[in-house]
Amino acid sequence: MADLLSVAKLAGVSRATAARAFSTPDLVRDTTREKIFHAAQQLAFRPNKVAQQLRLQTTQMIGVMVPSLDNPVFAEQLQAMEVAARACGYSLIVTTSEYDASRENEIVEEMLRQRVDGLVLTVAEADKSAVLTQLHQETTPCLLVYNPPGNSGFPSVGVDNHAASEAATRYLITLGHQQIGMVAGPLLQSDRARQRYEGYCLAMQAAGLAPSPLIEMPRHTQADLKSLAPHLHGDNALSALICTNDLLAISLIGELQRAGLSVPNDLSVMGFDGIALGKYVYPSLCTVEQPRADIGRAAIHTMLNMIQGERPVLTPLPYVLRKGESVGALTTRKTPPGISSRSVA
Amino acid sequence: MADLLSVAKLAGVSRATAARAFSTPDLVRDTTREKIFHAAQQLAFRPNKVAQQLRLQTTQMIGVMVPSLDNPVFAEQLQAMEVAARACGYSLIVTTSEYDASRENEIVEEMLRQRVDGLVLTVAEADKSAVLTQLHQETTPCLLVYNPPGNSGFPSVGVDNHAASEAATRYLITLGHQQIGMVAGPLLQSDRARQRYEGYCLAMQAAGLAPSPLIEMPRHTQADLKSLAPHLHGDNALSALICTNDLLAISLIGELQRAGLSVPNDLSVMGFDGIALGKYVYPSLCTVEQPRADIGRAAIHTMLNMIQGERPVLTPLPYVLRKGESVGALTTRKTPPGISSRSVA
DNA sequence: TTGTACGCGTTATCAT
DNA sequence: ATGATAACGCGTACAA
Repeated sequence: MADLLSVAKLAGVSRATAARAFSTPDLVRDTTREKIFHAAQQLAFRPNKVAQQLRLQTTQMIGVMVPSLDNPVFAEQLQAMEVAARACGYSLIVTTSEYDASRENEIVEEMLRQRVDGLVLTVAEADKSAVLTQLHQETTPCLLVYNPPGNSGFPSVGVDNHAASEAATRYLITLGHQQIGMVAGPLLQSDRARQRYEGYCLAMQAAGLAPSPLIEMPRHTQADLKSLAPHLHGDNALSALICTNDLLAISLIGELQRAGLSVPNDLSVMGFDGIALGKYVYPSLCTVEQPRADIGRAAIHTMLNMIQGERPVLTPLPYVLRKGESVGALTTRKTPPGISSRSVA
Repeated sequence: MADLLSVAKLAGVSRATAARAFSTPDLVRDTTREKIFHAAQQLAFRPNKVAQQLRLQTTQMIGVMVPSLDNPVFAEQLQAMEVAARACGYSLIVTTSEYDASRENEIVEEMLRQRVDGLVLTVAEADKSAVLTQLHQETTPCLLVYNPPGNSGFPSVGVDNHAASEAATRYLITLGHQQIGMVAGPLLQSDRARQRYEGYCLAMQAAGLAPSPLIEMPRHTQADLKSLAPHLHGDNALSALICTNDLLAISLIGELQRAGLSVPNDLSVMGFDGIALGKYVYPSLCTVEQPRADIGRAAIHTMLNMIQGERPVLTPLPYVLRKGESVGALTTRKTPPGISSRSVA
């Protein structure tokens, strides 16, 4: 591919003049600039960003790491980040960690070698992340997304999971529910999920209710009725559930309906995240909506500020309690049909 | 950040030797190599990829452009691409075009300046894409994803939309449906959507049935009952629908249920794409599943071959007709309740 | 206004 | 086995 030197030669000027025609056009006479542009066009010249990056010691690239793109939460956030970054002249290097610590390490190392101007990461657990502690040695600015700003020492953009979860729980209590459970993926995998459980417990206790132990699903984004069935009958049968993410909630609602139960008549189900699709399913998903696009944009703009050397000042973004058909007021009801241990076996 | 020269000095060797210690370790004596590694560690040396890229004239980066990440089809494909690329030592620069032609241009130009080793694109319409015709002038290999391999002149990985749509239609016909309609976003926006409509028409005609005109929704991924209501009663009331994508289908099913209709009893609804969530909603989505992960992986591996200079040989990937609860056999029924033009107004 | 010359951090060729 | 040196393509301080 043609380089500046060949353009300069064709235009009959020195390489420096050709370079100036592009970087500082007003420093070169109109006529010669035209000559240069013309030559560039003829040779299909295209500035080499790699050389620019080396010379200017900045890549205008931001390294992004999310756990997975199979979860629309991250995909929707990334979508907003990409648009925002591009609007500011930045490109995104996108990687997925799959919640794997060793992968997280490799990815960050790779990005640092690539000399990205900044890192925007979502890690499994910010407080006990080897990557993050190691990153403190580096000068490359780093920003977390979704991870609660605990003692990781890095700024973070996201909502207050604690408060959001409390609000969700209180909402269900307001509707008369007393037997409320929380459903999560395996092992309370992420720090967000843990905070959400804590918020739930606090809200329950504040209302004089007993929090139930966490109900763990075998998979992070797919519900399984078997794990749930024991909690749906008997004296302490739950009348409402909060799921730690929307995919879990939607698939749970599907499973319940498939088992002949009605949501919300037999059981109210609430989600967490606010993915777009939740508005369109039936029953529509009642959920705590995180402003995913706002989060993505805020992450980019904050990161750009950090790159400029500013110290970020971050206040949690506002969550929205999105009402939906999957949650209803508590109604007295008999033991629901079709949910005996036999029918779900 | 420390560079090779400072490492060399600290280790008491020349820059060349230091470089060799990393690139060709066996060409340097064990003891000196140790010295060099030690020095590198002390200085927290980290190879500069930008310099390598300039020197080696290869970035090990692939430029990826998808229409949007808000649609799980692309997100799920990208997820697979990222994993596959990373496994081969490549990074991904990810961009979203939002189906905007001018954005497509800017993005591709930007990526070429970045000297990506290859481009993997999904454009709105491969046949009439300004970007693609211009790309023929370039030497950077380019591969399409999802776009049918028409006369764009570029290889493409994806399923045979035509055949897949025919198969879907035939499936409905097999179940006894005769009044089958197809629902799409506005303007038959993408070449895929058009092919799917053509496939539907062909299958209908082959069965001696009359294809219905396309039913257009105001938005690409969100259904609207008003546009549909006219087709649901009267002599030619439809008994089955095929949507051009899964999001449309899922939201349509939601709307129908909300209007008091039963899917599939009153109306069978079929999707297209096979996003993961479709399996978990109720009724589960009957759809034509594109192997999104396979497509993503195949795209990367094909691209790597193209970068090696090989000419790609591409056969369409197999689609799978995923059965689901949203489609049932035709049953005689009266005009469904609650769908009069009044009730949806 | 334009040209000369250096450096960004590597790899690779040629000597030694 | 190691060292000196020339690229890779560009931006810019300095000189003219």
